[in-house]
Amino acid sequence: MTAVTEAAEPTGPDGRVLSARGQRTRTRLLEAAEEVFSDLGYHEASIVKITEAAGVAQGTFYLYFASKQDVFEQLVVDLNRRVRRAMSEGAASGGTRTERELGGFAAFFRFTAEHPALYRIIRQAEFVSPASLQLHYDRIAAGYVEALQAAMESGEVDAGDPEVIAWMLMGIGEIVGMRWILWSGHDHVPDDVLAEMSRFITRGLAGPGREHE
Amino acid sequence: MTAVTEAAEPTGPDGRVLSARGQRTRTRLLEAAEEVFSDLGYHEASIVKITEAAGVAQGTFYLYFASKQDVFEQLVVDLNRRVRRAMSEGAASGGTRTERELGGFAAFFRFTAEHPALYRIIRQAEFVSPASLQLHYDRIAAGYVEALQAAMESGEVDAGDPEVIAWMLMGIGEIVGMRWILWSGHDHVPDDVLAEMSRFITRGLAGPGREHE
Amino acid sequence: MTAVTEAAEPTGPDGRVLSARGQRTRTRLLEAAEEVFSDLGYHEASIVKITEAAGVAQGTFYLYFASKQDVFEQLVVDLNRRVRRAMSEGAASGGTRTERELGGFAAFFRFTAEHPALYRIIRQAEFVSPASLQLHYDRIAAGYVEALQAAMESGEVDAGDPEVIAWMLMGIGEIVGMRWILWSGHDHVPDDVLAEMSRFITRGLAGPGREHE
Amino acid sequence: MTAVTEAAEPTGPDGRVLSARGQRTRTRLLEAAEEVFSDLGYHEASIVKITEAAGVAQGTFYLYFASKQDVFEQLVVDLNRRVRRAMSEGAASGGTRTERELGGFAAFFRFTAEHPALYRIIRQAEFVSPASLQLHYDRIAAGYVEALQAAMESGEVDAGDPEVIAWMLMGIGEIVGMRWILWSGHDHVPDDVLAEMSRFITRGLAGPGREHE
DNA sequence: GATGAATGAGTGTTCATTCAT
DNA sequence: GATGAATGAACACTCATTCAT
Repeated sequence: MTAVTEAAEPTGPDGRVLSARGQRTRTRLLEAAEEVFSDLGYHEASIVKITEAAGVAQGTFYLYFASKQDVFEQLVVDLNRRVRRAMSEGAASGGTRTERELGGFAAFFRFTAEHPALYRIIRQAEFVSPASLQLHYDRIAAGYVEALQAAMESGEVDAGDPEVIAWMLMGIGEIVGMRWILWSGHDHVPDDVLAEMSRFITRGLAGPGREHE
Repeated sequence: MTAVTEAAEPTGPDGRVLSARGQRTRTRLLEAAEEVFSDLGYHEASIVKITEAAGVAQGTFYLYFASKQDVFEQLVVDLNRRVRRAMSEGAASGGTRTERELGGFAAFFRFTAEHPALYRIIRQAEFVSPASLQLHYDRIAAGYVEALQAAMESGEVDAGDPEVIAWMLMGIGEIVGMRWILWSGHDHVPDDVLAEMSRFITRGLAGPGREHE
Repeated sequence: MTAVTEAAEPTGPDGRVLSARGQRTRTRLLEAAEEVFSDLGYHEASIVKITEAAGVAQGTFYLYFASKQDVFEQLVVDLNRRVRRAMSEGAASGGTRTERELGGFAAFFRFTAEHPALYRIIRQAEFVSPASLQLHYDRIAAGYVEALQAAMESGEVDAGDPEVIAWMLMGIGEIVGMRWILWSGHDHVPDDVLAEMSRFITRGLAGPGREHE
Repeated sequence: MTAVTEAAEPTGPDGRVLSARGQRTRTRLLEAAEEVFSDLGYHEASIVKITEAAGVAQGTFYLYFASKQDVFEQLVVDLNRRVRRAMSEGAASGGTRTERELGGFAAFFRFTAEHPALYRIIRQAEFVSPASLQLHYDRIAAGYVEALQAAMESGEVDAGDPEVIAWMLMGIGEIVGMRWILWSGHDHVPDDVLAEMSRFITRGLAGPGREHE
């Protein structure tokens, strides 16, 4: 997982560093935004709804975010950081490659179940903030790439273009999370689906002891 | 690929069958909607922009569609039907399983390049019309399932849950199309990416002549 | 009751006399208009709804009426003629003044129950067609005035300004019809209410055998 | 005349109590609405016209009223409260029953001349807000009923159904106000009309020193 | 730091009316 | 005589954003 450095000191839209009280208000707003965006989508969400959910006045919003699009982007960055942390922690616990692989997916699915906002918000980003959309996928892909390169070097995985494989794995995770978590309303992907995924991916990546062209 | 038959006779929102002139106007509006939605997204698109693009008056729109959401849904159905037809035609030409598989993907990517609206519109459907969103994916998945079942019966593909595999293939197609067509602005996926995809999927599905657990 | 002569030959908006078929269509439209205006009020009513109720196409409407306001006015004239005929017939049957008086009111209430459109439409006329509104009341008042003058001459009713008395009687009829027919949904005014009305009016008009200032 | 107590604290549509500034704006809007509704009627009136007349922006309207219908209803309540206060004050000054009676009517006619909106708005209420319409009449009738009951107990007026009599008096007031104030454009009902009204009502109610059945 | 009243451009939708067929 | 597709002006209402307090 790459160590992308993100703004450590949260600031207001004018760049001023926030007081302790200010940080609390900002966090309340960001949490409210996650909830409202997740429930209603970007366009149905309104600043009033967000500020009401956060328990502050309308004007207060603009003390912390430059615009509606600005919260959206900060939220994407925030969710992206958290999902990547969850995935790398999930993967870290495993011993064999397969265990790590499954650990990462499982963590991703867990995060999806707990933060449906991730999906729901990202899908809107296409028109709201294309840059955020790409950044989000690029960063997750980078995590896969890094892991794949290590696995290829150690021979656990057959050589190949890690970039392409990374995106395919991400595509699989995305659609399975959508189909078996978001749509079904469950908080985890059924075991047999996970098993099928695992079998497909393991074969696809091949590795030691296998003969292939 | 299943031949799902949909409403042959296009009607107005009141259910009345359209005259020849009416059909022409409806088509102009639908094409304009595809363009405008694709360029601006659902929310930035407006009825005025659509009717201007179609060269008709605002009121005319409501002779053919009950609401903005209605065109959206009809458009999703329309694009869905066309992409499935393209995919099944692309697959039909192939001889071996691999050829058919690649043919289907290639057709999908070609359609994506020609109709970016498909992606851009579908991603908005989450909040605009969740039902349309599911319908779209379900129908495409159904096509994969059908093909997979046939391949499993003939032994070309190892037994497994065709539903899960179908969705994984769809996820791969989706994300590769997004990454290597929409974002790159190219009209086709580079050959080496296709090759990597093919290798990964072929192995993942396994089949005759392979030894596996 | 004065014999106000109204257009005998119904014509189209261009003044052309109607064929037999045309007359039938016009009548269907007028009846549809009465129903729709009565149910929805002038503004909620639309030409489409009227033509649908009449079973003709939209354009046909303008073959018989110059505008929406035009049907409205023709309808007021029509209802006014009918209610006055009903009232004078109701009054004609009575022998004594009181009987005739009650007969007229009873007929008015009956008409109200059968044609709620009368009330509902008239009340909208204030802004739609003030002239129609005045015409309606003036014509009904004229009927009362005529009857009162005759009764004054014969000594059945004390002398007084028949114009003022006519309007008061009309006001009583109006509000009682509204309160005890329209609002209650009954098809007749309860007997005790009628009795109280009768007592009040009889005294108010006074007449032979009474001493007054 | 009953002292019906209504909401003392004016609130916005969300129920929040208004600041001093807010109250001023609300009043400006309500006055503008009275004027515009009165001039143009409910349907021809538009929010733009009202806000322009009030000198505020369109959006401001919705800070104080939930909808066009909402202002309408609040205006009816407001006018109703004011006309009843005027009537009870007009009646309070009189000594004998007849004086009080005439005082009440005179006050009603004065209010009518000053606030034509009362009539013009109420007549539209039939379809805009039937509940407001009934409330308006019911409350005024209640005032008459109370006065009549007192007069009956003291023997000034013959026993009878006060409800029915109240509505008849209201009907008389309504139509006379319409005919001799609104339509004539005068600011008062001519004395001879008032005298005729008085004579008719006095007899109708009868009372001491009269012989009747 | 926080408030919330005010703004005004912008949207989806309706509907009386016209006119080529 | 009848049709119904097309028009386009008009309207109620929303909401991101500003700013005086």
